Amino acid sequence: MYRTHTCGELRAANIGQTVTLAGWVQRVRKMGGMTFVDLRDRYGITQLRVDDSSAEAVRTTAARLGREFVIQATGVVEERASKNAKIPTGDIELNLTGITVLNESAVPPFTIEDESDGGEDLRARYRYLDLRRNPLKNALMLRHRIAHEVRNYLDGKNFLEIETPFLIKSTPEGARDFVVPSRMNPGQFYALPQSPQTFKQLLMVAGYDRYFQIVRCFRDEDLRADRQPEFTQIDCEMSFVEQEDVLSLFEGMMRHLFKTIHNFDIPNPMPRITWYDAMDSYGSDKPDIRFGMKLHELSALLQGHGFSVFDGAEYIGGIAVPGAAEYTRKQIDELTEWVKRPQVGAKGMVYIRWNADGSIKSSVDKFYTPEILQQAAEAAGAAKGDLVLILCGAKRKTQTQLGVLRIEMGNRLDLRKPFDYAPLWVVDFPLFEWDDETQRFYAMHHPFTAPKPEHLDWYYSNKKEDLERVCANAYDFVLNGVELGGGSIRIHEAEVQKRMFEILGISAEDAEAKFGFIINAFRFGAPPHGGLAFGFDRVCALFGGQETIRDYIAFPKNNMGRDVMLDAPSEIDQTQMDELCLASVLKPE
RNA sequence: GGUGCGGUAGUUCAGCCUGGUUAGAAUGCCGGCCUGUCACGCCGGAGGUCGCGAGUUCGAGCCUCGUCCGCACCGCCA
Repeated sequence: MYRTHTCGELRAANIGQTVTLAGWVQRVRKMGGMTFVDLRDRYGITQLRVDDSSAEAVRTTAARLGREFVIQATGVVEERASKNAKIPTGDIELNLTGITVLNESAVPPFTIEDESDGGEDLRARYRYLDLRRNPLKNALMLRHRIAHEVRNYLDGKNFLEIETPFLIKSTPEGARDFVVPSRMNPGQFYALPQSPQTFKQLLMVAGYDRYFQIVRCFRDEDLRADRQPEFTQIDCEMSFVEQEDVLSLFEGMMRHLFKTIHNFDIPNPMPRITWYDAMDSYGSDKPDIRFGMKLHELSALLQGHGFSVFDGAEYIGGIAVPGAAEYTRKQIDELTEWVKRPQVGAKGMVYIRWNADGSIKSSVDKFYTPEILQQAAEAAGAAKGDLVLILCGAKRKTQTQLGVLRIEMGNRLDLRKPFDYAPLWVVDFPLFEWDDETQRFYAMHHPFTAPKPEHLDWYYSNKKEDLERVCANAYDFVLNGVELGGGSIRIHEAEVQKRMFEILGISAEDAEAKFGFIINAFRFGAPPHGGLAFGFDRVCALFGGQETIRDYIAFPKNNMGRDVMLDAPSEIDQTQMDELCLASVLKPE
């Protein structure tokens, strides 16, 4: 037996017992005649003591210990002469009677401590060492607890966890697929799933009316701090449900998670906002509603006064920044430059400063009377002492820019606290998005999303403006400005599905080739159904108060999609290439 | 595909703007001292292709260009 206890469990109650621990040497403190060793495992740290009264063999072994050696230590639990209140085991220590080095360790390239001295790249290359550190250990423990609670909740609601295949068929819409060559079918390729979307719908056809899966998904797109090429979703689907059923059940799941993980009560019922209202009020389809500073349209007030930039604009909107009237001209100029960067893309910015003494100063004083400017400031939701920032241009584009500016001001004013949670549903999404460049419609959610029944006339219309206003029973779960999940009521009738492919410009032959299996399945009694999927990594990160998901994944990829520990991807042998009937066209230099 | 920031002891960084003797600090590592430490303390020591390549210059860690790598963001992510 390697150990009788873990390094995190011994307490004063164990004093007098002879125990054996095993773990890693965190640190050795040699005091001359006395040596302390901090022994670490997953559960905590226990102090070991060796002194002049210890056996000769114990003293010589203790003297040669280095960081991260793996040892087994036997001794008597004793009360410490000086206790350490900082750790749970701080009242006791082990007076060693035996010590065995199970394995030595090379000097680690960075310190295995909460505040490591290692840079990101280095820690990534030695991920297994980084994972020994508390911050990552706690992140993975949190991930486990959340997954466990998800399963608890859904199991209690009669959901079945069913696995779906990873080697599937490439689909035309959506993100770029990862592709896997088939040896037995030369020249042909599997694709890795971007989500189990079609499979979960087929499970509904098969009668498994409540399905879920915590499942890996793959997208061959560029990475971000919150985006990995392989990521995990909580994927769910239900039959015989309307939007309301799905929303309330998964609102319940999030409520359960907040309660069990953080003992936090989210609003009941959770706020809902339509996509149109979200765009008009927050300039985003994933609004952060922890703070105000809403967008207000000022077109009616500010047009027709001779300021040509405003008069020619489709939309003028402003946000009121609380207490910012004291901003200096230099600060406002800096903000103006900030919104003009390509990442935001505004042409310029107008401000109205409503000073605490009631006076008004703006960058467009020569076009407007102070009365009009004050009306505009009031319309933007400002009070005395506030600063109104105004952008103009095409409606949705300008709202998006104001939305980005709003988030930036929220950050600057420190209004976005990580452990303050404001979840909401965004509902009633448009079904389609027109793309000017390719001159065609794209599915805003995905091509299996059903149009709202009351919009079916528009759905079957051939006019662009009709199709543009078709809404879907689609919904996003948004938390603190992050889209954590989304879903929809699906199409369950072959005719409606065919029309969808037609609108998306997918020919009948193409639809048959790519999606024939699902169109065919719908001929055999598909129930009405709908569902959603949550980004599990993001859920974990948000519960952990972080924006980057990398720490919540045991072995993540770097910015370039590489695993720097494995050094993958890599070239493969010519024999492997031959077996797969692949030839390299690009000569790697 | 694009933009920004970064790359200097094992590690994290300073030095670069304003080029000039032997490139510093902290930490880690090695050795010595130390019986109540827990970020122990004290003394000593070793440790550098300044990412790589070209250019400018009498002279480049420092200036210029290219390139590779890392991070963040834009595009992209139904």
